[in-house]
Amino acid sequence: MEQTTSERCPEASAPREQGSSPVALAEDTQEFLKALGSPTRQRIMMLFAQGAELSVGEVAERVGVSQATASQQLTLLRRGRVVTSRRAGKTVYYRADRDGVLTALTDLRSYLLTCC
Amino acid sequence: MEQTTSERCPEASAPREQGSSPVALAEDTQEFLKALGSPTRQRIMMLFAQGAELSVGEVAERVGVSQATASQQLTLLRRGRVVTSRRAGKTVYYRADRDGVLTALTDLRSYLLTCC
DNA sequence: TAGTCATTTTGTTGAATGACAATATGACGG
DNA sequence: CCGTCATATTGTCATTCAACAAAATGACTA
Repeated sequence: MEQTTSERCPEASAPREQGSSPVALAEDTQEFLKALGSPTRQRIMMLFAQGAELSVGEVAERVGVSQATASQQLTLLRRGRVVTSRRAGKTVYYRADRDGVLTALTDLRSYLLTCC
Repeated sequence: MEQTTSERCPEASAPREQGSSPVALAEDTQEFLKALGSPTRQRIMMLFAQGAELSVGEVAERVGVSQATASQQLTLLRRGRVVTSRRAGKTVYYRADRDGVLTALTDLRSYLLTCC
């Protein structure tokens, strides 16, 4: 005897077909999610609201971490295409990466919508 | 002398104003990002494409982890409102959480768009 | 009630991460 | 060149995380 009490959904037992809908998130999008998955990096991102542009030192000071830590976390955010950097003399300015974020959001959205 | 070679953006030196635009992500959205920030959990989410509904054991088998691990990771995904669970007899079925995901996406989007 | 099945919880271990201090790199000004 | 300033890199330590096996919970059946 099998499955007497519980009914499964029609589509239940898995997606065998995997040609049309996204079977995986883009590599970049995975990095994007990892980048934003950390509380500290989320806090850093808050600083970049409204297009603000900040140096590494400013980020370190406002978030309350060492300069080295800020530099590292900003590198991770840049790897996830959440921020971009620009060098001006000795200092490096970071800001939100409009294109990277939009691309990731679009990919994420298109994937998640096929789930639901 | 100060800042001879490098020009800052007008909005640069920080967002002093913080009344209108989101100054932080919703708690739930932070959990959402953390939930999707792990490669293993991303792989798990792939299983739920097209509204598929899977038991813990099935997830464990398909992703190739122990049943206990699957249960734990699914708990984290549920905490991030990425999936919901439903009990049917002894087995627990998981599926993508349409509302949770849409809510998180909307919040994330609205925040990120004020950045850029 | 006893037994079984699926899931959850609990310890435990190795790997990854986050933070710091210290050092190295790179870009200016003298 | 040499010193200085801002950032990046390296090494180290504490914490967190992912994964497993084993034990506990909960639900159904005989």
